[in-house]
Amino acid sequence: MQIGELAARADVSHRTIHYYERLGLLTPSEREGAGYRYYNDEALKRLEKIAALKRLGLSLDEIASVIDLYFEDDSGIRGKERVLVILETQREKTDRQIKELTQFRRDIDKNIARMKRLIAEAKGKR
Amino acid sequence: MQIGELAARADVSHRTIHYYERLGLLTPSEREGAGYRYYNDEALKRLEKIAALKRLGLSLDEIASVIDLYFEDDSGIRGKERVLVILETQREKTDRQIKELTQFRRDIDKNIARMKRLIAEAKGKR
DNA sequence: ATCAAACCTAACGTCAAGTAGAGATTGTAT
DNA sequence: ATACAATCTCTACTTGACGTTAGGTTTGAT
Repeated sequence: MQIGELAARADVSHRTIHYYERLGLLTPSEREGAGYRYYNDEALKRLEKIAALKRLGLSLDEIASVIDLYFEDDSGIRGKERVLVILETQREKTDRQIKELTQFRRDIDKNIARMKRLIAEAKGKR
Repeated sequence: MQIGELAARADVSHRTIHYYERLGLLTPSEREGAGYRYYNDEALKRLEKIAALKRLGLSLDEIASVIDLYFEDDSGIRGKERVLVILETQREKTDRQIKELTQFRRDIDKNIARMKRLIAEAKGKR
């Protein structure tokens, strides 16, 4: 498929795909003759994974440093120790984040309850 | 305390504090004579809360719309219904985020295990 | 053959969240 | 009194993550 279809399927703009390519996040499987980019289904999966990692708060740079883990076959993986360090750092960060989010979630609930109470009171007084 | 001390204690630059002030995120408790900003301990707590909310992925705009919940007394809360909507939206977003993070955490663990296995294998072969 | 749709590169624009610099004023230590 | 550190305002620059515009090929359908 070419860039337009990929963009539509991944729900990103083709400019975003160009941009990701410059950052080394995904490369077309082919650039034949005219220079058109051609992609296979893995590209789509990569884009979906990138979106997922973005939602988790990773920067595109951070994503670039781990994305290949999801797609490279074992034999092709370079610098495994380096990757391991990145992963363990990422795990700590994630744990902290989950903890904070859980607390935040509790705060929200508390505030929702408070708001509802206040609204009810205000209406009662009217 | 003045801006320098506050900045140091909250571990942000004084520029950032100026910037937050422009966004309405915190205001000095005083601007006497020369125009120097003076802050109390609540300002520090506000900055810490802002940092915490930022880590959760809220934008400064979003933070501005909820921060007062943490500091205003009940009587001062404006637009309670509006705030309630914001909070409920935020709760849904948070729930989604927690779910995704938990899955991500599992993926990381899986990848850590894989890396360790590969590293062990590589060392075994040597 | 032609013509619109899809593609290309390259350069400039934008928005959030700051950072940096200039030039002026104020506070404090000697 | 003078230096020098801290602060002030204001403007401009930076970075990340794209979007927009311009001008030029390529391809597919008629």
